[in-house]
Amino acid sequence: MAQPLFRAPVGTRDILAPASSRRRRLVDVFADLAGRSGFGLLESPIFEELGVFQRLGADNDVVTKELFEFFDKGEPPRHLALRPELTASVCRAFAEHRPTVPWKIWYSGPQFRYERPQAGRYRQFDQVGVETLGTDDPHADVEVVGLGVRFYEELGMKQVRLLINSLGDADSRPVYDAALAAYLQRRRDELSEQSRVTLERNPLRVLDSKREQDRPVIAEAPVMADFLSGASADHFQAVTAGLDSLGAAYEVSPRLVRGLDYYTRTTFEFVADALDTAQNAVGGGGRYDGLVEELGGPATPGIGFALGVDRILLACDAEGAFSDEPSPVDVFVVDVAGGTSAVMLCDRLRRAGLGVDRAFDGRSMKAQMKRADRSGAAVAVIVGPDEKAAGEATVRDMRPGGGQRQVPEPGVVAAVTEMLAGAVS
RNA sequence: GUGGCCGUAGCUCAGUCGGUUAGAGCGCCGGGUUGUGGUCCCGGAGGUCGGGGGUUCGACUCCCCUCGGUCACCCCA
Repeated sequence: MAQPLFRAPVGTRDILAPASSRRRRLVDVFADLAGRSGFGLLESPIFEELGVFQRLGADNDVVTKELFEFFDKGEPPRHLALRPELTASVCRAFAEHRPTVPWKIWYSGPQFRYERPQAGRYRQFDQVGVETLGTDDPHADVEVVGLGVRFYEELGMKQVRLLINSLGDADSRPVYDAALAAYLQRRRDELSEQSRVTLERNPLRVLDSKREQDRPVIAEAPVMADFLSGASADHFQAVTAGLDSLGAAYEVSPRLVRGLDYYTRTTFEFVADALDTAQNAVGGGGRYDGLVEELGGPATPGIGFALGVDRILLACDAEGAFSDEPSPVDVFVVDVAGGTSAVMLCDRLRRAGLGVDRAFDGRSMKAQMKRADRSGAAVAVIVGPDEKAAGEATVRDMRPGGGQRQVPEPGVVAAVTEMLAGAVS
C-alpha cells in the first residue's frame, strides 16, 4: 500500500464520523444529566505540574510508570505531565480557588496513560465524571453514585452492574491494612510471584489480583467490613440505604479496592457484563477525603467518579444500546445548471435551520442524485437548465414512493419544509 | 515492561507443495441513448503483498530483524 508518512501514535486513534458524533452525543447526555443535577462544568488544563499527580500514591503504576512527562522551556524548566486522570486536577483547582462548598463539578476530556494498548485501553482515552467536594454527607455519595446509575440507564444500557464497598476511614483503615498484611504474609507461599511483590508494596492491592493461583487465599482474606469504625459503618449503611431508596441495584463487594490509593470509605465500580474483554470496568470512583489536603488545600472531603467513554461505547455496541443517529442532512441540493443556484439555495435552506448538503465538481445528475441518496436526505432540491430558465426548482421526496413538484425559486424553503413535515416513515 | 496471534486494494478477506500479468465482495468513479437516487447489468481506477535483510534459479508464500495492529498479563476508565 502507499505508505502514509505518518500515522496516529501508538495507543491513539482518529475517530471519524459517524463514530465521533456518537461520542459527542454521549458526552451531551452526560452533560445534560450532570447539569440538571446541579453540577457545573470544570475545564482544567490537559497538563499539570508533575507533583499534582504524584500525590496519587507513590507506588501506583499510574504515576510511576504510566505518566507522559516532559519539561517546558522555563528557566528553570518546569516538570510537567499530561493528566492521567482528573480527580487530582479537580482537587488542585479546589485548593487553588477555594470555591464555596459543596462544590459540585462535572468534566469530560482526554487523559493519558503510557500503557500497552489493548481492548478498551488506549494511551489517550476519554472520561466523563463528577466530583462533589466539601461534604461527607452520605447523601452526597448517593447522589454521585445514583448519577452514574441513571447515566447508564439514559444510554439505554441494561447490563451494567454496580459494585460497592467501603475502605474505611483514617481510624479503621490502618487496622485492616495491618490485619490483611499479616494474613497474606502468613499464606505468602501460596501466592503467585506477582502478588508476593505486590504484597510488599501495597497489601490491599493483592485483593485485585486476577490470577487463578491467588483465588483461594483472597477468598479467605479478612474483609474490611469487619474492621469498619462505627462512623464508617454508619456512613456505609446510609449510602446503601440511600441507593435502596433510589431503587438502584448494587452488590456489596468486600474485596473491591480500586487502583488509586487516595480512596477512603465509599468505593464503587460499574462493570459492563456485555463486555467479554479483560477491561470490563466502565466506570469507577469513590471518596477521597484526604486528597485536597495532600495538595495543600484545607481538609476537605470529596467524592466522585470517572466513566470511561471508550469502554462505555464498546459496551453499548456489545449490547446494542445507544445506536447511531440518522443523518443530520434533511435536504440535498442537486444543481446541474452551473452550480450557482446550489450555492444560493444551500445557504437559504441552512439559514432556515435545515440540514443541507450538496455535491461539487459539476457531476452528472445521476451522480449527484446518488450522492443525495447516500446522504440520507429525505428531500432533494433539483435545479437543471429548465428550472434555471424558469426561475424554479424541483423539490423531490426521496423516500420510497415520494413524488416531486416544481416550485418558483423563492418558494423552495417553504416547499421543502412542507415536504419534510409530510408523511415520514 | 512481558507473552500469544496477526500484517495482501479505502474496508473485510481469498491466494493451492515457493513458479508467469496478485484475486473477490463491499466502497469509489463512469456508463446502461435525449435531466432523476435506492434494485439490477456493464466497465474502470486502485496494491513496491507493512518495512529491511537473508535462503533460493525464483519469495505474497520459508527464516531473521524491525515497525504496526490485536489479545492477555500488569495496571486501570
